[in-house]
Amino acid sequence: MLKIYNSLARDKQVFVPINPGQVRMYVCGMTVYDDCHLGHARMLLSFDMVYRWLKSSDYDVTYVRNITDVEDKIIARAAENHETISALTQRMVEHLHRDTGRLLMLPPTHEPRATAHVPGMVALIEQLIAKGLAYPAANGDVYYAVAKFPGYGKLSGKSLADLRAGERIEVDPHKRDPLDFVLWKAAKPDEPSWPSPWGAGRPGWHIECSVMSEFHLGTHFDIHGGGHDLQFPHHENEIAQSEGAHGHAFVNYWMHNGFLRFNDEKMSKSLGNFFKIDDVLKTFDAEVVRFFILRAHYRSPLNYSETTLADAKNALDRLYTALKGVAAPDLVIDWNEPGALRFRAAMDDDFNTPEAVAVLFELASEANRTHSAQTIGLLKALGGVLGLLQRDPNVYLQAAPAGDGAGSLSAVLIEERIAARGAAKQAKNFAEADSIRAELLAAGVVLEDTALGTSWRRN
RNA sequence: GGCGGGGUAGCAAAGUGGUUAUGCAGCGGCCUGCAAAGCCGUCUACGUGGGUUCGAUUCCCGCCCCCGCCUCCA
Repeated sequence: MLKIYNSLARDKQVFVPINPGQVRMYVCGMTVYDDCHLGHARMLLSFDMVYRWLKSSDYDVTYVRNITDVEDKIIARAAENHETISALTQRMVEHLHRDTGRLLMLPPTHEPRATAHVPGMVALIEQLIAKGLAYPAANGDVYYAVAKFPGYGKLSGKSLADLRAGERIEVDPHKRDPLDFVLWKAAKPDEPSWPSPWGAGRPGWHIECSVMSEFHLGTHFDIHGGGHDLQFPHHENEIAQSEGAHGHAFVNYWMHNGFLRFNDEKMSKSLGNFFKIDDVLKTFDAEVVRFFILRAHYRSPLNYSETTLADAKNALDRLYTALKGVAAPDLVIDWNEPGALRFRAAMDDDFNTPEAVAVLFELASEANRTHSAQTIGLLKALGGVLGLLQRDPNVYLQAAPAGDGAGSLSAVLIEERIAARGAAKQAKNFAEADSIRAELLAAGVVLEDTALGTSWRRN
């Protein structure tokens, strides 16, 4: 029985899908004006993990993750780069797919782009105006009248009074209430625009998610996810738009992942303390990065550093080393088997991946003790549920260092040196054998003498 | 100021009213020509002051510290 921490209820709740056996899930994806950083990776990986677990739990899952391809920052960046908006967004979408692919994420069922749904947004705004929840202003903008929507603040636990007290922005004179947010922005020169009943313009940010989720999932669906920073105002505004327009519940379970931090601060563009996925992958194996993120709980803060990532690498090495002993049979997981049972209980408890990973380590210990093909098969299969441990162990352990691998010894050369060392050992010339081993170690290659001969891995 | 999330052993990170989390690192042993890997054993814990309780890291209250949202942000 799956329990999910629902931000709306501020509590773990038993997950009951609207339609039995079926889950409809929407996640706020990327605004494509720059490469993804590790904080984005955490969000993307968290919901990839959720998607995988729901599928493993035999749900028929429709997973929608949008792409925001029209927005202030995109316009500004394109101008800065002296390129067209579509050239910029197309390139960034390619980078997004490159990065998610490397991090072993499954593609979402649908990946709608905002620019393809503008007419739907115009239609939704018209509905909101008709219901008296939105109003066009003299400047050509259209605003949402926050005070007209009774439930405003229910997701983020804020009241209108609190929000007004915390007011930090200068009031736009076109807004009736300072808290009103923009649904439609009047066109400015040299900016992309679409026709609308209020004149040429472009959509505000929040409206796209209400429209794209409805397009693919309907007006009432199961799970909506995103980074914690989207809880307010973005998700609050989505609720106001969708529930305001349709008059019924929008989303049953709201999920928010915790931040990735660097030096105990949120990693973000505005703070400038971010590491791009592409750059991190020049130093660390992508599966190590995936494992690093999955071994923390998705809602907890997670600190990134060279040390914590290196730690994750050593830990993943142990798992793959356990897999190396015996060929893992491909097996169908028997969820009544004790290890699988514990794994499932952990995942069903609000996706407790640290606990699930602990089960993996216990299986690894058991496999090291017993060399049971069954245990090794289970370890690999459960790892697969998290998108881990699917490579051939030797391919993982002997992989050239992440990045271009420049300066690393080739496998052929390593094998030659191992043969030379073997000959020296035969001749009881241990000084020579040890010197070859030391030479390889200095090049990042560790030798392991086993009953079956000498094997090697990179450290 | 309002709202929310945290402070767990050297580091990372789960969890629990009483019984080993887990990983990395350390120490001792086994194995090994010596190592590595593995196995066995082992040392460091629950921010702080009270309260409830037979018993609290785990529940309640106060305090300290950190982080986030309240403005674009995953």
